[in-house]
Amino acid sequence: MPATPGVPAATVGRLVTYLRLLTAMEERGVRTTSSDELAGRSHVSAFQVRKDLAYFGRFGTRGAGYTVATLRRELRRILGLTRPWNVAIMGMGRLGQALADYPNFDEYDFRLVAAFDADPAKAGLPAGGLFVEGLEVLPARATELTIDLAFLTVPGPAAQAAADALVAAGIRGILNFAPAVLEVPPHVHVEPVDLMAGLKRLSYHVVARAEDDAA
Amino acid sequence: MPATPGVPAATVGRLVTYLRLLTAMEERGVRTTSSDELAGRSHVSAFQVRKDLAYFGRFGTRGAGYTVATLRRELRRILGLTRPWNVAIMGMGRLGQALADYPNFDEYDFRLVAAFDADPAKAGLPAGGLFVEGLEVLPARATELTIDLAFLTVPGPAAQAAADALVAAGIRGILNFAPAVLEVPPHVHVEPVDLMAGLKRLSYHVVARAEDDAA
DNA sequence: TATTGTGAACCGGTTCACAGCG
DNA sequence: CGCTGTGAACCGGTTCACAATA
Repeated sequence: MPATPGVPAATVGRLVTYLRLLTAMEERGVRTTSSDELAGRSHVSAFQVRKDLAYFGRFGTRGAGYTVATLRRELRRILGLTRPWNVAIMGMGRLGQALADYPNFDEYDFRLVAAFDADPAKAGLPAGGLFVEGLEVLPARATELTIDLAFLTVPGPAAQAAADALVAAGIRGILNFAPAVLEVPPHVHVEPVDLMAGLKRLSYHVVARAEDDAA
Repeated sequence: MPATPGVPAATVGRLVTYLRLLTAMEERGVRTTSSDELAGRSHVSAFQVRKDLAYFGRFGTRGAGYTVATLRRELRRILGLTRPWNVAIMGMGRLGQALADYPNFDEYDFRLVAAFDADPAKAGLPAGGLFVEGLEVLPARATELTIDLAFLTVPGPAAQAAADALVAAGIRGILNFAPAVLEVPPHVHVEPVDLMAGLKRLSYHVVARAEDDAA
């Protein structure tokens, strides 16, 4: 079993893209593909595709390319998507509610198993087939349900305290929607998904390109 | 006026973080700060902070640090956040609806000015103070309202066609929530914000760390 | 003295050329 | 012959040491 040391974070992001393409190909009944085709649809070079895959093994046939079903299965395994993941939502504001109702979690066995909010007034409210629970039951529920991951959807100023509670409860990965840089121990991974930050990066790039055009 | 050539994308992302910290400091009444303090709160090195800023000019005082208000103003200018941005939502499913109701757009003058959906049945429905409109009026409304940016919140298979329509209507930046790599002309910038992709990256990293711990 | 600003060294990820192999 | 797999070159971003200066 490869220990996969030193894989660039950018490679992991591209693997997710390749997997999406392979899934679409399989649905369309496509049997085989090539680094060239994956590259074209991902907007990267074929070198890059092959190098990304080479971090984890050899999955193709020289002269022939890749079998869609095989490569897809391997990428699922590499990305950890062959096992179920129990996910909780922390913070049931608008965004938390929207995520609770999001229909696509069951894709690859992500299971929404709990929803928490610090506000006692929200306890008991329905949320995507579940009921909102108070923070005080998080530790017990995390153990009972074996919660693996959490969506952090609390306001920025509350984010660090909420993250601390999740870490104390044994969560190992946080998808962070809050506008904050979280402090977590090394065994916990944080993946930022910051809407307003994305909007501000967009603002910069649009202005920069307009200036390029002018020049 | 600096043409700001060759600024790394990662730098732009960090500038957004610095700006957020400076805004919080200003609200707390803090007058001055240092590259060291910004670095600590952003989880980067002080070298990195100074290098990031150096792409755009010299904003500090040697021996004393940075004036919070001044640096904040400069970062807003650099990021293009001193002018208003007119934003439209394309795709009024659950996510589009949630975004329309999102309360924080007015921060830095992002103005939600229109909401579109390809489904005629959705036309006229309320959406965050607006009413959903059909795709056929997009070109006219884009000109009339001078729409700058768009949130793309349609299903993956519909994303490219929707992006094409936005580009044809003159939009210059797309915040892409759809699981798809978009094909756009060079004067249009796409910033991906892919929820499920973030979740899959998280899956990989959590598995990888568990293996590290085992080893 | 304290902290910024920056040219140079360093390093890691991307690119490449080509070897390996169906 | 075609396409994958990979060691080596390259390049861009990060790190660093130190010069500049309030």
